[in-house]
Amino acid sequence: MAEEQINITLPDGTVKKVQKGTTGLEIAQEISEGLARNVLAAKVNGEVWDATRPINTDATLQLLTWNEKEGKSTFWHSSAHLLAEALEALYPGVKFGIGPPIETGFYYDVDFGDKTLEGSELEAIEAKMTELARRKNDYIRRDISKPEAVAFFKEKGDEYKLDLLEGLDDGQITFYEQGEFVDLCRGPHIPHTGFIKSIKLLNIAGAYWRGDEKNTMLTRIYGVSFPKAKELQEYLQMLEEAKKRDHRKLGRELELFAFSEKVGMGLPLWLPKGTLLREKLVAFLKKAQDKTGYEQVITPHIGHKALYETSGHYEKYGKDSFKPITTPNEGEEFLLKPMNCPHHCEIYKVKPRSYKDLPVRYAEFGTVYRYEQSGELHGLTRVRGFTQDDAHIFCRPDQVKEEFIKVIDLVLYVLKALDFQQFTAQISLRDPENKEKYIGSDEGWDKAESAIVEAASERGLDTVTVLGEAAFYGPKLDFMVKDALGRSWQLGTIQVDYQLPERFELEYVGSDNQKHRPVMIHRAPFGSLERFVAVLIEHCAGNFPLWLSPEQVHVLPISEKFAAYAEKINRFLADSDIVGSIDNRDEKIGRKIRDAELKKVPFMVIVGEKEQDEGKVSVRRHGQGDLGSFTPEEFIKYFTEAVAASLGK
RNA sequence: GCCGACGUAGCUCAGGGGUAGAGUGCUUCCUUGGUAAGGAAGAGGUCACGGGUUCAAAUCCCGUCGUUGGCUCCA
Repeated sequence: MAEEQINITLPDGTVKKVQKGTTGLEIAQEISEGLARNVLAAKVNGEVWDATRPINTDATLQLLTWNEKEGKSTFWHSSAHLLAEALEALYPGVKFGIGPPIETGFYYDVDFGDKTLEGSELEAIEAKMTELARRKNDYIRRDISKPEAVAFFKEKGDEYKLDLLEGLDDGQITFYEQGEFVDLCRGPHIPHTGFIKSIKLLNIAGAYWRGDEKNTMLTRIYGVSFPKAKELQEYLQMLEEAKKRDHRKLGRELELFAFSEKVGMGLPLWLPKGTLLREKLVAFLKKAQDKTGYEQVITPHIGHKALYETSGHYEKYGKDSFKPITTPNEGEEFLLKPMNCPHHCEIYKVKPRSYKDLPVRYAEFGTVYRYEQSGELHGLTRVRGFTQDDAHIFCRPDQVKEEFIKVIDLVLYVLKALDFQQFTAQISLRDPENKEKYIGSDEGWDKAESAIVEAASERGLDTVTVLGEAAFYGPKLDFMVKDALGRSWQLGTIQVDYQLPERFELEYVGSDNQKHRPVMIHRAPFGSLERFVAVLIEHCAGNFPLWLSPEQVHVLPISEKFAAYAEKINRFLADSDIVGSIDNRDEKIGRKIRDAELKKVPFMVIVGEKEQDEGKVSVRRHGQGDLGSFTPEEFIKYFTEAVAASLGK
C-alpha cells in the first residue's frame, strides 16, 4: 500500500516531502546526524512536541535544541521526571505533586509522608539521577483514558495526581514513561534520559499543594541540569558572581545600612554613607518633581484608626498589622502609618477645590510601617519600615490619562537616569473571578483599568498583564526589575483610584457649579527608597554612578609629611561639593589604593612631594588606573564633567 | 505565618563531649613610602539565647530568637 506523503515546511522555507508519520527526529537525521544528536524537541505548527512524535499532517517544523528557550524548558521538564524517578527508586511510596520546568531549571513537589528530606540527601539523589540518565531510557508518550488513569493513581495511592486528573477531560490525558517511572503529563519531553549529563539539586523548600496555604505543604526540590558538564560549572560560577553583587553583602561592606536584632527584624538602620546615597536620590527625584508640578507635603507617622477605617485599609489589613497604639484616653487608638494616601486625602480636603485647581499633586517621602510576614523579610527589598517616594495626584476624570502618561514619563526618566535598561512594565488588574477582594463599583474599575491600558499603549510600553495583582482599591502599572539572582521586584508603581475619593468624599466644583468627584492617581517612581537602593546596588554591583556615589574621592597622601597638603586639597574639593575623605592611615600608598579600589571609590587623588611642590594632584580612577597629573582646578573640571556624564547616561 | 538550611572574634570561615582557632579588621610600636596587601606586638568570643541528657555540653537533644532558600502574602 502506498504511504501517504505530507509536506513539512522548515524555518528557512524549504519544504520536505516525507511519509506521513515521520517524526521530527527522523527529519533531523535526514538533515544531519549532528543535528539529530542535539534535537530535544520539535515545534510542530507552533506547538512544542516530542521530537519522537509522528507528524501526520502537513506542518511547519522547527527543531529545538539547547539553544532554544523551548528546548531548554523541555530538557528541564524531562529532568524533573528524572528526579521523580530517582526519588521513587530511593524513597518508595512517595507521592508526587507537580514537576515543571522554571526559568532556570526545574522542581518537583513531593510528599514524603512523615519523613523529612534533609539537604544532605540531595547528593545521593543526584547520583541516582545520573545513574538513571546513563541508561538512556526513552520518554514514551501514551494516550490513556481517564478511568484508566484514575485507576492507575488510585492503585498507586497518589491523591495529588488524582486531584489533577479531576480537572482534565477524558481523551486529553497522556502519560509519559521513562524507565520505571510513569507520570501524568502533557509533555513534551526529550527523546531519552541520556541527554541529561550534568545535574545539580540546588535546594529544598516547602510549597503548598496548588499554592494554597490551607493545603498540605509538600517538599519542593529545586534543581538544574545541563547537556554538558561544563555548562553546569559555568552556571554555578555565575551564581557565585551573583552573590558578590548581593546588596546585603555590599550594604555591609560599603557601610550603607545595617540591621539590629535589638531594633527589630525588617527595620533597617541607614548608616552615614547609605543615608547620603539615599538623600542624593531624594534630591534627584524632588528636582524632577518640582519641574512637573508636584508640591511637597509632610504628614505624621501615626493617624487615628478611624482614618484607615474610612480608607478601607483597616478592614483589609488591620488583623495582620502592627496593632493600634493606645493612649491614656479610654478608647483612643492610633495606627502607625502604613501608607500615606489617607493623609493626603485629608490635605486635599483642607479647602474647597475648583476644577481650575486640578490637578493637585502632593508628594511626600513618607515613611510607613507594615507588619510583613516574618518569612517574607529580605534584606532591604522587603522590610517593615520603609520610605515611599509617594505622591497622590487629584485630578478631573478628563485629566486621568494625561496625568497618567506624565507619571509614566517620570518613571521612565528615573529608570533611565539610573541606567535600568531592563525592566518589565506590568499591568496589574483585578482578578475577575474574585471580585470580593476589591472595593468599589465595576464601573469605576472598568474606567481605571482602561485608563491604564490606554496610557501604557499610548507611551508604547511593552507590557505584560497580570490578573489578580491589582491593589484592593485600584489597578496598577508596576515597573519590575530583577535583582542579581534574577528575582523580580516591583519598583515603580502607578495606580488609578476611583475608590478613595469616594470614601473620603473628595470634591471639586466643576464649571457647571456642581460638585464632582476627583480621581486619584497614586504613584511612586522608586517604589520605596529601601527596595530601590537594594536593587540599584545589585544592578551596579556597588559601583554607583558618580553623581550618586556616597564616597566620590579619597585623598591619599604618600606619607604623613603631606597631611597638611592633603587637608588643603580635601577642603578645596569639599568647597566644590565633592564628597571626599582623607586616608591618613600610616600605610603605604599601594595599600591605600588597594583599599580605595575595594571600597569602589570612584576617584583617588594622590598627593606626595612632587604634587606638593608643583601644587598639583595625581588622579587615579576606580577600575581604570592612573590618569596623570592635574591642577586642583583641572581635576574639578574633569570631575564635574564626569558627574555630568554619569547623569546623562 | 508555613517547610528546609544555618547561627563560633567587627567581617570571612575552620574545628568539635574534656571550658576555643585562622585570615582579615581593630589598638600600639617600628617604618615615611609613589599607583592593588611593609614589619612586630597586643586586645577582642558565656561558640545566638533558654532548657534537657551527661561526671563533663560550644559540640548531642528540645524550645526560643535571628538569618537564609523557597511557599503564601505584599496597601
